[in-house]
Amino acid sequence: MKLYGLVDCNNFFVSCERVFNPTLNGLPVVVLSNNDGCVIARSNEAKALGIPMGCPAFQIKDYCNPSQVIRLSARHRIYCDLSNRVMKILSAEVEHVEQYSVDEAFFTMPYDDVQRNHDVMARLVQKIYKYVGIPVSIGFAPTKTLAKIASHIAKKHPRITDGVYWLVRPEAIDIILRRTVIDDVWGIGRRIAAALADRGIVTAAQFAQMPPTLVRRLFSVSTERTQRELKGEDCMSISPVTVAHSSIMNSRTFAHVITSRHEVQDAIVVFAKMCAQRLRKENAVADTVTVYIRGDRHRQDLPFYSNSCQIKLPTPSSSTMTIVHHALLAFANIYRDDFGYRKAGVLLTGITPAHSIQLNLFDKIDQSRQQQLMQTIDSINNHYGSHIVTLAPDDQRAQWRPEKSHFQKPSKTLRIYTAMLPDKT
DNA sequence: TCTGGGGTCCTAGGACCC
DNA sequence: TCTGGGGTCCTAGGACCC
Repeated sequence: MKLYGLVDCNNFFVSCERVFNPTLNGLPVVVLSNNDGCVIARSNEAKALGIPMGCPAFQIKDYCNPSQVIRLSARHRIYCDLSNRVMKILSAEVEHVEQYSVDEAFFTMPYDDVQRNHDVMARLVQKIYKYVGIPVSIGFAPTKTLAKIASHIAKKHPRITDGVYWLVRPEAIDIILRRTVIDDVWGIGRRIAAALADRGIVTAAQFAQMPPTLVRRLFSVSTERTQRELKGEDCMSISPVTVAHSSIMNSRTFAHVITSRHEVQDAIVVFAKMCAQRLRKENAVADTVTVYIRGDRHRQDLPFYSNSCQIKLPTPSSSTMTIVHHALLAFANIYRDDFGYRKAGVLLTGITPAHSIQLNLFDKIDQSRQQQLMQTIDSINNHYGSHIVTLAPDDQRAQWRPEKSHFQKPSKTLRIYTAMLPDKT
């Protein structure tokens, strides 16, 4: 029998901050999203105070004395780098690793000699902590959905489990499912949980016993798959090869409501540029650009407007000039002067590998020139810093840029560390 | 006063074709 | 003169994830 393993970094963003600032250990710490808007990571101590995930920062006071809680602005570049280090160690130790998110990865393992494997995995947990400083939990089970539950148990009881929990025997699975509330099952969100609760289904075990056809009819094939996985039927395989993205998005909530057309337009240009840059990094092209703008949905005193516009490119492209040009056309289609804007974004879809596109002769000449220009700009920016060469004004202090007031003063360790990051050298 | 960003997958419904 | 249905493709929107 094959088992799925899931490695999950505990309270990942907070753990990353603690790597550089050990004085945060043992304290209630939260990491905040863009504009210091929402809580996106919590230390165990912050969880114990009752602060929920996704809680708006200004509501922290509803749960505890806010002065007890250390608030930090997110530093995603650093989290991404530490994530890579964790994944590298994992990949060296196990086979068929599939990174699922910045802080999680699935892998497979043959089901034999559990005691020996347990020791190997417990040593892996220690190794990751020793070399990267990030505490992780590992769960094993016959399906990915059950492995998720197993890793939660490992995380909850690190002392008893050494950070590794095996959810394999049918009797054990049975007991655990009876103790697992339906909301905690991977793939069951708020809406489905509420619909299930209306029918008196509140535990994973009760959900597993529902007729599959009913689950399918009420929800979707995905939910039925989740149910089958809970019953031990493997419905989601591992895809170790990194699958190309099917969309690339860049969007921001602005620090304030913006009423200037130029300001919003500048933001669109920056988002389009960043999208194009990522596209080239992934050696891909896109055939559709979507732009969306929207007002502030929380302000009752302002008229609300939200719209999007999708434009198909004449030929798939990754050129900043082409993508920015079409993003601006889309923007002009939907922008209205009589509203204020709080959020905007650019989305690229129809993504294919760059080598797969068919061009006519004139496109070929034009594209190859643009490609050379883009390659030159990318290589200069990679070498000297990301804003050395830009194709349009890129005001780093523009009004729309998010505010972050909880940045910690970089410690000496952090300064040395950031200096070591590849694109700063 | 202050409420994130970046993804994936599925479904329903419309357009179009034969 | 009257009358269909099945297949495919695309898109918008909803649900989920971290």
